[in-house]
Amino acid sequence: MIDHLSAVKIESSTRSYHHGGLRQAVIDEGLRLLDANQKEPDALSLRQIARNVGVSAPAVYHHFPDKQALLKSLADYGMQMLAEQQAEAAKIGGETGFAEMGRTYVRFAIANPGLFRLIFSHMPMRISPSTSALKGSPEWMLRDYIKRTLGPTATAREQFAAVVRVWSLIHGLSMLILDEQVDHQSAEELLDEILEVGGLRLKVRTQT
Amino acid sequence: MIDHLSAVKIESSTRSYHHGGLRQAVIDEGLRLLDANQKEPDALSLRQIARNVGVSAPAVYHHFPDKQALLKSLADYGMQMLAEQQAEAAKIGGETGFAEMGRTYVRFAIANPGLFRLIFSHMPMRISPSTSALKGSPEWMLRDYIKRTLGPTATAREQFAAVVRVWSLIHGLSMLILDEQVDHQSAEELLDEILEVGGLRLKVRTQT
DNA sequence: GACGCATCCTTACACTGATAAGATGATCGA
DNA sequence: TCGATCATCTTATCAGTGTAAGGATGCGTC
Repeated sequence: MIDHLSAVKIESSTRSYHHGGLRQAVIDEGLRLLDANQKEPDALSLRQIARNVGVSAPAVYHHFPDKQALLKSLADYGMQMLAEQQAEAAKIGGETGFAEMGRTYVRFAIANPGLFRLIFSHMPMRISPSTSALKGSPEWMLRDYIKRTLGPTATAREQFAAVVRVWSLIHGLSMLILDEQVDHQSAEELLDEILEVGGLRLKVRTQT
Repeated sequence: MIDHLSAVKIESSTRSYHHGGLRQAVIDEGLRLLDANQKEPDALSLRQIARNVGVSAPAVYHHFPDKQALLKSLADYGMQMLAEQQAEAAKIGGETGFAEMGRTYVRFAIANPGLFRLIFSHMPMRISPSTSALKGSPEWMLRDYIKRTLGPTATAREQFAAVVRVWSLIHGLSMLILDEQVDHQSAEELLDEILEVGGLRLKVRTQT
């Protein structure tokens, strides 16, 4: 309780006690660490984030019920970011735009490894032949393109199978690259050939 | 230091002080927990394993330099298990055997989620156009089949692209199912259609 | 029979996510 | 302008983690 000590304390705390935008600051720092780490998203430490933001760990709990909720928020942000890039690519339209969506997906994964992993480990979507996507979402754009390509005679099962096939291809390639199963550089160089853009196959077969 | 207490202690410890096959017991218990948990492999606790085996945590360190090494051993076991199943499927031979390898891969992932994740997060293989696989390994079998299918005129780059394309498809489907992006049941029902077995495509195009 | 060494134990440390209870300060009604 | 309210942040604490250091145990070998 010495004067100058408490004075210093008050001075430093007046600047930081009510942080203002803590929630956003935590999310920003989380994204930054996720980007810097390159590692498993679970390795991301809530306390580390709080420390870097200049706040005690329990303060975070006033903005997120628990760590999972924080990660979910980061995943939401990542999903939105991916969706925007996908929408941008889709604007090109037609087969070219469709191919560009595939490239964009894989490149997003390479550019944001931690975030990409987080998205798919924290956002179960459970698409099935009977579920329908939100209009304008990446999934909707994919389904829409495939519906048009397959023609009106295709059943829901056929459409579902085609969607999952295309998605599996680009998602699998992304994961294999991130997990270093496949040489990063070679795969990126041969991206179009792997996805069969310019060949026949990123699009589904037009008819049997 | 009461007599019967120390007696009990000695009695119980004489049975377990030198465990005998601790290393194997740890691996077995690790596999068991991995199977039971269904969760992220990193959630697996070294201390929990030690507890279940009836041994103190640091005892594990006499058999594995650190936790990562333990996980690596589990991954090795998993990889061997997957390879055996793949080899079994390949015995069928021809296009049918090739298709069966794809089904087997996906079904292995569904049956062993934790182990499957562990394999690909702890065993970088870095295949590229210039690397070559160990004869008899799943990768070798895949490359061999594709080489024969594409014919002698195909370049290493073309072969690599075809291998990665097929692998991406089955690996991506596996991951999407495990991460619950795609409805498990629907996907398994439509497995052949997604992989385009019986259609045209699990095999690569025969010619342009 | 004593020594040596692999194997295991206890203890301890620095981290993690999470809870509880108290301090702080902005905001709004009297 | 004062005082109460309430969101926000604090410190203290707990159970759990991976791992390091040093001591106990008991098997195999000279």
